[in-house]
Amino acid sequence: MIAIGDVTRTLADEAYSRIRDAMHSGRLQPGQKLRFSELQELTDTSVTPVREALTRLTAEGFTELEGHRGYRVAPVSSQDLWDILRNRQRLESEALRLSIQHGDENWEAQLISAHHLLTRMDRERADLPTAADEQWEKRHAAFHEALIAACQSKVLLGFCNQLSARANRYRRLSVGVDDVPRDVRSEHRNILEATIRRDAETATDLLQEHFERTARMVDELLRHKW
Amino acid sequence: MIAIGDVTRTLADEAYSRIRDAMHSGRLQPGQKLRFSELQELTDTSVTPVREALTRLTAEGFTELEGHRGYRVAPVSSQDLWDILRNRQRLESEALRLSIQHGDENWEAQLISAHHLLTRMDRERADLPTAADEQWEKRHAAFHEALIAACQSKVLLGFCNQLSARANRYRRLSVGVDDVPRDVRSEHRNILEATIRRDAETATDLLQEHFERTARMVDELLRHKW
DNA sequence: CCGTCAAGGATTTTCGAAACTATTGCCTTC
DNA sequence: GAAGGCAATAGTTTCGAAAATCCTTGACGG
Repeated sequence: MIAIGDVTRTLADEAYSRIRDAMHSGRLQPGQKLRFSELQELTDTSVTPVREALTRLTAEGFTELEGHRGYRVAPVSSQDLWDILRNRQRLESEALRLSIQHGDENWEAQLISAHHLLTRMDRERADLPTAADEQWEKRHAAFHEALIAACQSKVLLGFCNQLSARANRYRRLSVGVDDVPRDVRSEHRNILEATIRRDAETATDLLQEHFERTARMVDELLRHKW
Repeated sequence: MIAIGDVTRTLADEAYSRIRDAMHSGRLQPGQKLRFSELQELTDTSVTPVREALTRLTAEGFTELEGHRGYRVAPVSSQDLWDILRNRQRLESEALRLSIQHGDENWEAQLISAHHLLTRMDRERADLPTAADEQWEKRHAAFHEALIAACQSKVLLGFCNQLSARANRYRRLSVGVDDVPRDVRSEHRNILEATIRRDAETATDLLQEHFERTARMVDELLRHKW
């Protein structure tokens, strides 16, 4: 049987993705109470898949649970944002350092490829509808994943994934608020170049700065909105 | 529904604890396939609580899931052990450093208290039945938690908790194999003393060494048994 | 003899209703 | 008018069985 890439998704997986997307897109607001009846409608499933999705989301910090009192979307706060950011800086820096140390040419090639795809979208991004933005998000995530992909630590990768997901949620809450027009493109390019020439010090510094700028931008909005 | 104090535990919580304990105690072996029928019997509940428990356990790395093919206890390996260990060293060292930096007298007091309770059990431990060992495990965990309790980072604490749980699983698989009779008591005392006198460098070094020795011991067994 | 395919059994996944808990609003009592 | 208890309601949690999926077995054809 040739079953490569033929992954069977359960309804629970589907529900998980949909609820997660609804939170990222703002359809479900931070702090909002989540009723099973609504989520069943949103995900077009029954109570069991919704419950499994919420259990997973809670374990990852996207929702909160109070026994017998139901779930709610995890609230946002400046404090939480910076807590996530600092740890992300710590862990992804370490992961990048390890990647630079262990990565082979194959890794380099993958990384350059991911970066190329990202730059291709950067050009068009500004005036495209949100549907294309979705695509940019994917490629952006892929690039950051590719940076640390060679770190050789499953555990570390898992933590980094979780943190970037939570950080991305914050970032997407502040879409459209570009007070400080950054040159994100060159930030990405500089990180890439330092990484390729195996300059771990510079690369990790740039990465941390990259994260910090985003966080400052999001924090700005957060203080106005909440 | 089981009510303890004013905290209401759901059957799913109960199932989670029971399955987790069964894995730690060796009742459920690494790699073993988990059938819902067995777990329903073990936890004395129905399919829904078992499913929720497994979802949580999977998110925490204790079990694994293959869509439509069921769950199994996460296998153990030397590689996984060291992956967990290295990250635990990284994260708990950082957390301890932050704790030493931010902790007040109240934290110190709590820490000393937790250590005292631990030493009280150390004396008797050797010749006590496994029931009392359970108590020692609790106090041991409490001491390590108290060390980093003042680190001011919810995210970091969460990661540390997860890693120590996974590390403890490994350690408990090798109970009874004390080839290298360590003086764990003095290791704990030295860590405590360095921490109290706010000597972060020494404290983190000792902590890392403490973890590493345990890992070496476990690894020894692992290579013989699996 | 080897590989492919289908049927049957075993197991997971999903559903809808029942059981249970928390909250709300009303009524009584002080 | 306020406080406390009681009933009704809204919501979560749990159950047991139906549906869907995977795995095994054995027959068939090349």
